[in-house]
Amino acid sequence: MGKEVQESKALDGGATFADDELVRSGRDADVTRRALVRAARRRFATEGYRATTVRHIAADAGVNVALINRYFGSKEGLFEACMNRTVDELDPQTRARASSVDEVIARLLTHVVEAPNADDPLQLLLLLRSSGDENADAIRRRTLERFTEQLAAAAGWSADVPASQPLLLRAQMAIALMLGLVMLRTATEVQPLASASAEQLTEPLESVLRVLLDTRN
Amino acid sequence: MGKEVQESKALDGGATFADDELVRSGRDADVTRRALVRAARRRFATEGYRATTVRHIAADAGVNVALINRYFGSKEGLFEACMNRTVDELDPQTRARASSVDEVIARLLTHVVEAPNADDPLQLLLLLRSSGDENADAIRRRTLERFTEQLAAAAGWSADVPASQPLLLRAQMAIALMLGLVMLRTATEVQPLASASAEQLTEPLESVLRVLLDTRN
DNA sequence: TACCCATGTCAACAATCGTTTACATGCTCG
DNA sequence: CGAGCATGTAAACGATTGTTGACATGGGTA
Repeated sequence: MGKEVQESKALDGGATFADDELVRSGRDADVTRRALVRAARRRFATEGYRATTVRHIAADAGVNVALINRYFGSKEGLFEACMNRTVDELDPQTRARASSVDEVIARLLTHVVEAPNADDPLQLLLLLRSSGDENADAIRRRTLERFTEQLAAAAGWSADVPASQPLLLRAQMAIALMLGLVMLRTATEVQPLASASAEQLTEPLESVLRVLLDTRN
Repeated sequence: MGKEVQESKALDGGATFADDELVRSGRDADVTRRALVRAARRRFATEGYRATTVRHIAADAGVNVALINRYFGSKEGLFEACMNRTVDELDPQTRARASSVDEVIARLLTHVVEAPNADDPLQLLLLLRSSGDENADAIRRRTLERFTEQLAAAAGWSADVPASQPLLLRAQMAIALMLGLVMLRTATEVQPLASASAEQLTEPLESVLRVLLDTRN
């Protein structure tokens, strides 16, 4: 497939993405691919892998169904692409060394409840949605474990504590809390959690995360 | 030439839940119904609603597929039956008035990590699995909210504090933590959380739940 | 211009899903 | 015993799924 062409289209974004439609003016494979990935991520995250159909994804993206197989090989290929993009967007944020546990916690809360971008919490949900495919599931599992290690490392660094087994477990509990929270808020939409404001959630979450991740107590 | 417990044939390569006990000796509608519900709950909880097929459930239960529609009307009817049974088993435990917050926490941990019955954690997962049907989903949502209120009440009682909005949110965070935990342990099977022992998990979980639910601090 | 390949469209495929229908079998009771 | 209902079995149906191949079209290039 040709690849040298227009990479700089909407990647860096000043773009503030007005993207409801993401005007696919002409025929542009890259734009089509991105539109598909974005529509797919929303569907996969909110409805799960099996429940979302390729025809729905294509309709959301305003694209012909056959193009999914052309550009991603299969539905599972599209799912893998979605997860890889999630990893790419998640990794730099977690790799950046934090100066304190509070900063790590603040970053977590930013992703989960404060939601600068409406799709940010959904990215995390992808890590819970199984595709049933062993390959994609392995990626998913490994991503979660890497995420754990980075979170534990960030927490341990600030106290100069080696990432021990208990610390890994505590980091994974923090992730479990975040994932369960997003799940209940966006997928199940249980009240009053779903309609709670960020201010109502930050204070209790902060104290809980501090108990889990702060090794100084 | 009774078929006794017929093994689930290799419908897919994956692990199948052979229903070991509960031998359906003769033709007994009640036994059949129970076998179906139990097999269905395991499948629904671990693989989600859409991903589980009625043929898999029937094979697990050692029962003909058509009996699902005979006894439960439809796949969704079976799902509702599963959830109702979960509610019935969950309700008395949460209704029982606790003498202290620690007792409430101990009960939660019993359900989630100590697992006297291997299916206990899976029951909770059912509350996260959407069927896509609006009716079943409403039941699910309402069950979660009732569960929240009872948990908040149990926590508030011990300190004679009225169940306020923040307390409800904190109770729901505790539920989110539990659900995420079970999800990562049983469905995603992420390490080291999945193979962690109950002793490794109880101590951090206790302190976290105390921060969330104990109104005395 | 005329070609050519990337891109997109359309229709149909095979597989699988939930469900239904018709039939077989066993238990209960007159 | 044997009629009758409850229970279980087998096969097929229609709908939907992911996927594919043949065909249309646009835009850049020789």
